[in-house]
Amino acid sequence: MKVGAVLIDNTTKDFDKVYYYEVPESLENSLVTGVRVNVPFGRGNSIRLAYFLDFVEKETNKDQYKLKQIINIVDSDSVISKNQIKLAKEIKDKYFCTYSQAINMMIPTGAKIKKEKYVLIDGKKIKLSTYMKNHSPIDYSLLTVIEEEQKNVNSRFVKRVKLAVSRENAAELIESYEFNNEKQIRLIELLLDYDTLTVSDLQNYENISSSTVNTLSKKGFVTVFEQEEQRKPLTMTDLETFVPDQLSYHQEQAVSRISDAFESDSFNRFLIKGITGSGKTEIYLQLARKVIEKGKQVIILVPEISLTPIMIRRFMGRFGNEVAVLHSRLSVVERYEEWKKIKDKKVSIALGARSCVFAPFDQLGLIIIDEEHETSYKSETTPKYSAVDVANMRCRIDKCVLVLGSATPSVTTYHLFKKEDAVITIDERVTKEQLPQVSIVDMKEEFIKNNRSIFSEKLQEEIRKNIENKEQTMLFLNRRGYENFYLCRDCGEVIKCDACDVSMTYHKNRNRLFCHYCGLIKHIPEKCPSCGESHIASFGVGTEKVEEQIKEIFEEATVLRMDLDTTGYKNSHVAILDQFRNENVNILIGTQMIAKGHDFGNVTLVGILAADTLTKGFSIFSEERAFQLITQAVGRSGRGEKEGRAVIQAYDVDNHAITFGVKQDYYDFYAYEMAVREQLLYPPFGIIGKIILSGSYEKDILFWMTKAENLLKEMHVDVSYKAKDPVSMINNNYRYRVVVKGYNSSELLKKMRSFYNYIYRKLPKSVKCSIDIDGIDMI
DNA sequence: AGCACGCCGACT
DNA sequence: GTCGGCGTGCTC
Repeated sequence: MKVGAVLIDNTTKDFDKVYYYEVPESLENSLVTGVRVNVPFGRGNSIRLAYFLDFVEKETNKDQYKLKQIINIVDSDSVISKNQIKLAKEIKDKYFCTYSQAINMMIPTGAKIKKEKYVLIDGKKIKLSTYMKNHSPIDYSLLTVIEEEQKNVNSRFVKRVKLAVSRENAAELIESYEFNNEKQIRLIELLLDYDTLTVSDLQNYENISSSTVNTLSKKGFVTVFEQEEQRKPLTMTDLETFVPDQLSYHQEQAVSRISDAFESDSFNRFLIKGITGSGKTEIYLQLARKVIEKGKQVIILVPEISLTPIMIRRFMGRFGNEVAVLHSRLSVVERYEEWKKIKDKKVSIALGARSCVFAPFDQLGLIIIDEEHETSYKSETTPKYSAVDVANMRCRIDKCVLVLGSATPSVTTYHLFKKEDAVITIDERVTKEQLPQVSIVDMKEEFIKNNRSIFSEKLQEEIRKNIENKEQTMLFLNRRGYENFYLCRDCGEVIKCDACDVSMTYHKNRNRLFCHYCGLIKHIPEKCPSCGESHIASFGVGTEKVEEQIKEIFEEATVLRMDLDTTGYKNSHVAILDQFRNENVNILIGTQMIAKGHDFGNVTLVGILAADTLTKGFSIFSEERAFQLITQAVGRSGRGEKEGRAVIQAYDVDNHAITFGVKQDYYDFYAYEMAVREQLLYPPFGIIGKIILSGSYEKDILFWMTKAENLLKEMHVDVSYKAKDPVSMINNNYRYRVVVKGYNSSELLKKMRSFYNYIYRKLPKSVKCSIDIDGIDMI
């Protein structure tokens, strides 16, 4: 019998390697790389799903094992290609995950249909698992295994929750009832706001598990029901023209240089460093067209789809039903359908966020990553991959072209591409627009002038001008809520979350304190929990307070606010933005999410409040991000006919991210940042790795921190930093980090792998270890 | 994750 | 002697 190599699905690290099985002759002809099979595994011969890799020569298995046999084949066609398996291997090696975790990124949940396996004995169906328990050595070749879908995973039904009591009762309930579970209160509050929510949204966005929902359902306060998922077809009504724009000279140059690289059918990469308004999108569109004409396919990544409607509109407008769109709000079924369209070559373009980099095209010609510097390309969950990095791996494997685009490329990327002479610079806007006039206000001086308001005199004056001229203003503050500190004036105690090491934020519209990490909600204490005095006051500024004060100062103005609290689940980003645009609302206040990629012709003033909150982050990349955000936010101003202005308010006005941001000077910022990083051996001069130990017993973690540190030192790894995480507790889990660095990325990775392999086996259940390779590194 | 093996104490 | 507690190690 022939022998085949497989990877077991859903394994822990221990079995994350190639296993060999005999292939019964009956299956031989239908086995191809990438189909899933069932195999008996372990002492109990439990049936496990596995990915078939390839046939191997028998000699490779002359060893002691007597091989077991593959039971049956699950798929009629392969679910992953050879190149995808190669990619999975690279991801596993770099991001410290298992094969199956990497492979599962490439297959949508909809394709992972749970099936129950039966054997036919005398025409009767017996569950395979039961049969195997009673007949220990089994000759699988004599069995007929059939599969039946267990549940209707393919159904379009989703679980939703709604209130089971009247709104008045619910409101009373959270005020008066001896409710002490904050999650339950939060759920009721959310339902008061949104009427109905899906159970999975609650889990994903609010950390409210289905058990909370069930508890409230048992108590009779909420009802869980199933509802058919509504299709949300993209309306083709306001799509842009199908006609390609006339290219500017610089655009033309970019397109022709990159498309030359298509001819070689080999790995090539480019960075388009183009300021906002330089027409990068049109370049992408024309490149995509050329690739499709060659019979190949294109992937386009955008930071977040709900925030980049322009890109979808233009691609759908130009290519229509050639495009599959993958975004985070798709249901399981919709995601599966899009995946299937790509797999079956019904489309040639896949447009989507981070995970779209795994779109299963097998003749890939081009991957485009717009706004390549965006942090949303980095995954927060295992595998903690960077989509930019994965795209790079993939283009190398698939021998195709990678195009990154950004007005403010990450310092590492810019350095890397410059070294390769692969940067295409476009520093002119396509239209006649001028870059906005930017001024900076030192808030220390405002304080001396006895201006205690959030807004400087300058900003107030400019806003007033805009209201008079019927032009629009965007105010940007990187902090939601009303006030972000609740503090006792007698003893200085700050009210913190019970489960996390962060101060709680006061939300005025709910009159509660919120933890922005775990979602815990508290009532406002009347007395200080520490000293018992009642002189508690709140400090700090959030978007909610900005909105309130703006309404006070400019009574006549129309104001909208856009942040996590106002967008929530209703996909209301688009609604708020449309309202801002169409009704010519005077002022839009918001967090990060208003700074990105929107194009409002009538916005002529952008105000950045508290720019200091951007620069004082936890990361070595804080300043880089601050610069990018300031540049981006400022770029929202003056996109139309009229000239734009921007006002930046800060205390630390000498910070280089702010001073270069004001000048809109990428190159000076880059030079400065590079000098700093060279000193500190930060990327691109070195590679940084972050090891996080977390768990609920602090002592255990401290013990293992020391062990880890010693081990790393024995391995001659440069431990640059060892401390509590900036947020040292989240959800009652203590978090400590060890930061390591090295000159040579492959060497450091190798050491980190053996460190992980060693410590993984020894760690007690109470301590979790996660490794994060930070900084995009594509060497 | 399971499951079996094996070494030790408690109990008929 | 025998039953079963769980610590350890293996899974093609």
